[in-house]
Order: sequence, then C-alpha cells, then structure tokens
Amino acid sequence: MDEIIKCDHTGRMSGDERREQILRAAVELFSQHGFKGTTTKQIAAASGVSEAMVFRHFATKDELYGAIIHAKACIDGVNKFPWDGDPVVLKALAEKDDHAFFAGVALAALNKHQEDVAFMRLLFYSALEEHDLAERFFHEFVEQVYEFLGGYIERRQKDGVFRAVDPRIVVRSFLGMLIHHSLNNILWDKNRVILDIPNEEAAKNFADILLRGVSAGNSEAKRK
Amino acid sequence: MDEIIKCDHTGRMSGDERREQILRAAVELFSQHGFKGTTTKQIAAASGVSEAMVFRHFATKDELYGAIIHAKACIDGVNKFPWDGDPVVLKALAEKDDHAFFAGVALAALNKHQEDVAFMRLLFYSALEEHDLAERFFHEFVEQVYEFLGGYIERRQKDGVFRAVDPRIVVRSFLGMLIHHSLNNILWDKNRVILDIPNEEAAKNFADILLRGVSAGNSEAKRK
DNA sequence: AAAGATAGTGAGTGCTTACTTACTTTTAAC
DNA sequence: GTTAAAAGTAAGTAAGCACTCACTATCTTT
Repeated sequence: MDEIIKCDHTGRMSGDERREQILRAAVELFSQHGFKGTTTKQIAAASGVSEAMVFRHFATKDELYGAIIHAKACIDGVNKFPWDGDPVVLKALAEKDDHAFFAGVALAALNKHQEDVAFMRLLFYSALEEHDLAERFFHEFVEQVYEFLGGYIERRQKDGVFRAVDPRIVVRSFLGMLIHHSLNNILWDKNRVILDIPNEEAAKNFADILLRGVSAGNSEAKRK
Repeated sequence: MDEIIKCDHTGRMSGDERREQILRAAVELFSQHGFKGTTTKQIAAASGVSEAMVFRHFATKDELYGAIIHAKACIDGVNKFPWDGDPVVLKALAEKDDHAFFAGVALAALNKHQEDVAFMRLLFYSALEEHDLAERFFHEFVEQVYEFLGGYIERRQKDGVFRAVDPRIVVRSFLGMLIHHSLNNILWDKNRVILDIPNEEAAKNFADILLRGVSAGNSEAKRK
C-alpha cells in the first residue's frame, strides 16, 4: 500500500541497502588508505553500523575487497571504454577524422579519470599490492584498448595516412600522455602548480602531438 | 695494525654497518608491501637481527621511513637527473641535436626506472599513502625536469624549429610516454605481453613521435 | 497477537602490532 | 686485564587487528 521511498540514512535498512552502503564506504576507504591501511572498524564506522554487521554481509575483509572488484568490474563497467557510445568519437571513427577521434578518446578518458578518482586510486593500490583487480583490469580492459586503438592506427597506416611505426608503441605513447596527465593531477600535482589546463585543451593538444608524430607527412594524401 | 675488511654477513656488525643493512632491508620491504603492509618484525628478520635492534637504530617506524627518504634523496641522488653527465645528452644539448637529445634523455630515464624498480614502487606507494617522499620528490625533482626540458623546448621554439605549443604540455606528453611505459613494465605488464621492446628502441620511438609532433614542419604548418 | 525472519549490537576472542625493558655478549681503549 | 661503551637479545607491554557470539530490536506475515 504505502510505498515510501527509504532515504533516511539513520534508521534500519534493508539488507541490500546496507550492503551497498558498506561497499560504498569500503571503496572510499580502500582508495584512500589501501587494503592494508583500512580497518574493518573504519569501514563499519563510515557505514554507520557495528563491525559485526560488516562481517554479516562479507565473511572476511578479503571477500569485501572481492565484492568491490565485482561491483566495479560488472556494474561500473570496467569492460566498457569511457568513450563507448560517445557520438563525437563514433562519428569520427566512421569518417576517419583522426583528430576528432583521438581528441574525443582523450577527452572521454581524462573526464572519466577526473570523475572517478577513487577508482583510479583503487586501481593503483591494487597494482602495487598485487590484488586481483589489477590483473583483471589489465586483461579485460587495457588489452582491449590496445586492440581498439591499435586497430585504428593500423588501418590508417594502410591508408597511407600514418607512417610505419609499431602501432603498439603509438598506443603506448598516447595512453602515456593521458594516464600520466591524470596521474599527475590525482597524485602529485593536485593543486595543478605545474600545469593547469581544462581537459578539452589537454585532449586536443595530446591528440595534436600524437597525430603530427605519426602522420606520414604533409605532402601525401590525408584521406582515402 | 690488522685492518681486516669486514664482509661477513653473519656475525656482529658495527653500528653504521647494521644501520645500513636495516635500511636496505626496509627499502626492499616497503617497496614491496608499502609502509602499512610492512611490519617491523619483517624488517628485523630481513636484517638478521632482533626487533629491538631495529628500534635502537630508528626510534619509530616513521623515523625509519624518514631515513629512507633521506638516503634516497641525498645519497642515491633524487636531485640528479638520470641523464646528468651523460656524454650523448650533453653533446646533443650543445649541438642542438633534437633527436639525440630527447632519445638520450628517454633512454637514461627508462634505464634508471628499470634498474631501480624498488625506488619506483616506493615512490608510488608514498604518493598514494601521501608520505613526504612524494611531495619532496615532486618539488625537488619533477619541477626541475619541467624547467630543464621546458627550457630546451622554448629555445627551439625561438629557433623556429618547434611549433608553438605550451612547452609544459610537450614535457608532460614526453614524460607521459616514458613514465607510463616504465609503469606498465613494473606494475601491470611485467611479462611484457603487450609490448616487449628494448629501452633503446622505445626511447628512439618516443623521441621520434614527440619531435615530429612538435616540429614546425618542413613546408607548411598544418593547423590554424 | 503470535511467530519467524531479519537488522542490529556490545562485549568479547586470540593473534599481531609497534615499541620497551632488563639483561648478556662482544669489542676496544687504557 | 680491567673496564666501559657498544652490539645484541629474550621476553615482555598495551593497543589494535580481523573476526565471533550471544543477544536484542524491529519488521513482516499470517
């Protein structure tokens, strides 16, 4: 009869609601202090419940970590490219508009990094601590990015637009620019002392440098 | 009279010797498991002494970490560029041989990263855990790299050889290629599944892409 | 209103942590 | 050869850790 939306953060919650809240708190804390640097007590406090409740939902701390991986991988879409469905990128891809394509990919990636700092930090912690997330992320996501971007570059090489370089080196260079830029903003230069530019500008510049860097030369044809 | 060199690793050591051994063990362990993931018991065991000895040399775990920072920063030369004193880079710098310069810088950096994986990991842990090392490294090293490389780029722009781009973006792109490549090899793709090339080749390719990417062009500019 | 299920807790468990104390062994200077 | 400093340790300590258990409060179903 009365289907009141439960938005009170204080009282008793349904199992699923509480489970998600614990998960959210754990993501935040693990991303801030790492797996070993976060205590179950902290997680309980951040979720507004007793420690016992945390262990009712997740048998061990490791299982909680595993659930985070699952949630991030399946729901949040680790398997999905940040530029998936982006009309600008899609159009550029179809029309072989190199600059729009690489700038679009770059912008989508930079925006994603900026929006989900917690996930970025989690990813780096998991790589250092050698948890599953890092390996999984690498195989399920990074390798596909190399395939996708590398494939595009290969096609453009066949078109005679890009010069002959190992496409994987080109992808590495490009991802290097993007990820290093985001990493700088997240980890080292949070106040953007060295370089403070909007993502749009950064994306354009990175795409520009890369494309000029791999173009077959200006005298030749551009499009086939 | 008898000045026998002490090289036995088993028996009693002088204070300084033991201190250094503890430091070495701590560097290795902190770089592997992070600050919070390493116990003083582990450090003691790895140094071949009791835990009490660790605390005789370093009053707290934090002080031990501080000593590592100091050692890495002052002795190991965080303030020094990996390419400092490199004859190839020096010659290229004097002769304004752009490709030799950037390839030389890249190679020196990549080699340094490969040789001192422990330091790289320590640096990333400290950035995530927000210890002093990260901030110090940034201010005492990274900012100088931007100044050094940015200065070179600026000069070449005045020479009319490089096109007009914010030099800091160029530096970020270049460092991005280098650091991301090393990071990939250290953290994610240890078996070099995606890309397995010697540092020389990587350095050449990165320099190549960057230089073509920022060159003023032999006939005409491309955009704008 | 009774009953069963579920949300929730306080007060533990045994183990590990960073750090200490009281004590013994080795070295070296006189 | 005595002695005093320095190298070294075994056996602690209190606090903190992941995790448990016995129990209560609240909701839902009938």
